[in-house]
Amino acid sequence: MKKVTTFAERIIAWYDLNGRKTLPWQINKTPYRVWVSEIMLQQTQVATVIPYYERFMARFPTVVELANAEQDEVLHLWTGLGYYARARNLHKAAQHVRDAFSGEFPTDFDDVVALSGIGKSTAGAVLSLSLGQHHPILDGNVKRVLARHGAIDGWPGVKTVEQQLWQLTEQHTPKVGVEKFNQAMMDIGSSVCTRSKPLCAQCPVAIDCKAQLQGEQTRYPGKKPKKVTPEKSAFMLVMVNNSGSDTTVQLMQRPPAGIWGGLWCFPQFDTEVELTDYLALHNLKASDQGLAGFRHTFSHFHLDIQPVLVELTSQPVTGIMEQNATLWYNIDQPAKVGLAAATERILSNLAVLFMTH
DNA sequence: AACCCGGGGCA
DNA sequence: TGCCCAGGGTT
Repeated sequence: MKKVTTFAERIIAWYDLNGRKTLPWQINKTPYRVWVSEIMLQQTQVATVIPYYERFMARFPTVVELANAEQDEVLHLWTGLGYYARARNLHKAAQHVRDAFSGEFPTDFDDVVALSGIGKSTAGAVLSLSLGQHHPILDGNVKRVLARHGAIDGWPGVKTVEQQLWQLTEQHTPKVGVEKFNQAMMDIGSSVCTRSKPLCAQCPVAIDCKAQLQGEQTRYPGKKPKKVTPEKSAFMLVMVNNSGSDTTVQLMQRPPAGIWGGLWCFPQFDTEVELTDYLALHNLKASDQGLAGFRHTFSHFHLDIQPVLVELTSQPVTGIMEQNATLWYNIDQPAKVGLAAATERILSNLAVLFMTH
């Protein structure tokens, strides 16, 4: 009598036939290269990550080169990816690797999980994918596969649900072939067991998937309870010095914590009154030229942004916003700093407005 | 417009 | 220890 194939055996067989094996971070696999990819992939899909990853690794081929870089340049290469705290954590962790581990990425799980921005799942992914160490992982894709296969009720944000999923991933993760298994689970989650229209015909574990047997695949994993997204508004002061041959604008660095932490943005005011008071105090006058307002949406609130243009005839010797670091950003020769998406959007509108021929 | 996300940080 | 937060892209 033949033995029943295990969950892991079917997953690994799928990987051998269908798994992705030539992504940039799957070639010349080192803990450092896998780590950077895992952090980027936490927030963004593979296709978007690839060009960011290539640029990042070309500039920072080793963890020490990353550690030695200016934070501004790290954020610059992260611009547009979002979740800038992750770039700051990556940079901080690289410095820790440089200083506490002589620049060699640690291979002990406890040392890895202690690094900023690395938790249980990411540590397991880095050490299993790059070194074949035996650790279970539980990212969003794996959660979806396991929640469906086991028909686990409830939103994974709930502690007990997450614990059940960890238990399942620990049970299924094989001693041998763990790197194939973990990679395959992520691949299946992103390409087969998709959020809205899963391709169960292609799934190696559909045969005993409880959600599929119920015909209720999309019921799992349970949804996050939703709440109304508040609306906020802001005015952004766009001071342009167009008097020389180049166009420069004043940007201000955000505080390290909170929204757009460490990124360079236009000076921001919560109300129009605050902005006009500020202009009056500094003897500035808003331009008649309007700039289009727009809505920038985060997961937890909407931000309606109204840029206000001020055209200067000369560049002040010192920055106007005293409490924060300021920068006269040259539109034609941009500095290598991190920019929020909203800042980039205003900058691209300005480039059209001040187009030179 | 809803949904997604691993981990940091604070109550 | 349990919540709230981050910031874009995809669907």
